[in-house]
Amino acid sequence: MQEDDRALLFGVFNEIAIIDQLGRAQLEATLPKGLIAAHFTVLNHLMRVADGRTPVELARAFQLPKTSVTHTVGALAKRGLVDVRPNPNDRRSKCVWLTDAGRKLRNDTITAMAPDFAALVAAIDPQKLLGILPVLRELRAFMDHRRNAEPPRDRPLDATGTAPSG
Amino acid sequence: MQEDDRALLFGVFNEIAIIDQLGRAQLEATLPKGLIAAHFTVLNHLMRVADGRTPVELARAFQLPKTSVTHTVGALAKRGLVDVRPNPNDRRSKCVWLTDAGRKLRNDTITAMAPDFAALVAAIDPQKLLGILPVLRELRAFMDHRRNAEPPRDRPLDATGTAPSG
DNA sequence: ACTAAATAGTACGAAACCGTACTAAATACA
DNA sequence: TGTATTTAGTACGGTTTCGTACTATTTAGT
Repeated sequence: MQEDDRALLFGVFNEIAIIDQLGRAQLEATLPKGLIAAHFTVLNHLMRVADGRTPVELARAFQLPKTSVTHTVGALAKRGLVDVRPNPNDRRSKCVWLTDAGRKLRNDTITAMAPDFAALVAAIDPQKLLGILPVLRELRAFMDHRRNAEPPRDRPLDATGTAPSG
Repeated sequence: MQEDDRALLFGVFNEIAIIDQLGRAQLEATLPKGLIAAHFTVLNHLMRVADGRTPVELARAFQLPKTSVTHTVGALAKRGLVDVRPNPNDRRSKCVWLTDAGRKLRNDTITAMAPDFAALVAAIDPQKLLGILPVLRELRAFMDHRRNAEPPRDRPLDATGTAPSG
């Protein structure tokens, strides 16, 4: 483990943090007032993957505490962008379904961002982006896996600290 | 602008968002209780770049609203990790200086993360990371530049919406 | 079947984050 | 020099985020 590697990793994480920041800002600039990236992320996931996910599934997908997801889903429900219904297979649980309004909002947002995307693709060769994607996936997979295979340290997947035990 | 490109961009931003999430979680797991990534980021920046930055310079560096930085710096000051002193060149302004405790905390944190870093470098060829870094920089630079060159939309650099005017 | 452990979700409170509105100081420019 | 604009920072309030603690249900182990 060289000093160089350390600088490299800091560099990578630093760029990633700022890109995330800028991407979120840009997304939120196109969302209707009152909605933020967290809300869109849920709508988008429900559409890309599938309707009817449970809040815990969402929390796992985004690596967020389930209390945060509850809050976000609640906000979406209050705006009529999703429906939260009981899970027929598990009476503890619920399922989150998109409404027509939710689907429309997601699609409209993507449409509205098209020029941004086009500008980006015009400025940066998509081949380059395509090239980094596998490395990003590998990096994500490693960190994700390591998180689940780690020692005692508190782990925020389940906020109660119950998770590690088994 | 192809459908494929859209999926590609979504993929890239999605991975970036989750890597950021996981990286933050890992960093916070090694920080002393009560300190979060935002705090460390400031300490690290002051040490990597230079002491004596003003809050606004920090806000620009991290692409965050200045009110957020005020809050973060205030917390660091209360813990004695930085000193906030008047800016001799500008009586509106202040400068943020590291204390010995602040420097020590930053260094200790990096030391504590060394095994994590080593594991990452062992699992993922550093050459790959080195390879994506320029693309990440390019992506960041593009988004950053575009943000500053953009139309009317509210821009969260200065939260007052004063910024665009000139 | 019965008990213990794990899991899904919520309530609650604290901290972070950020937009608006303000004050004070510096800068632009006429 | 004098006035208008820009800039640095703060006060304040609302929302997000998240850790802790709790209830209800399911799953595992005997």
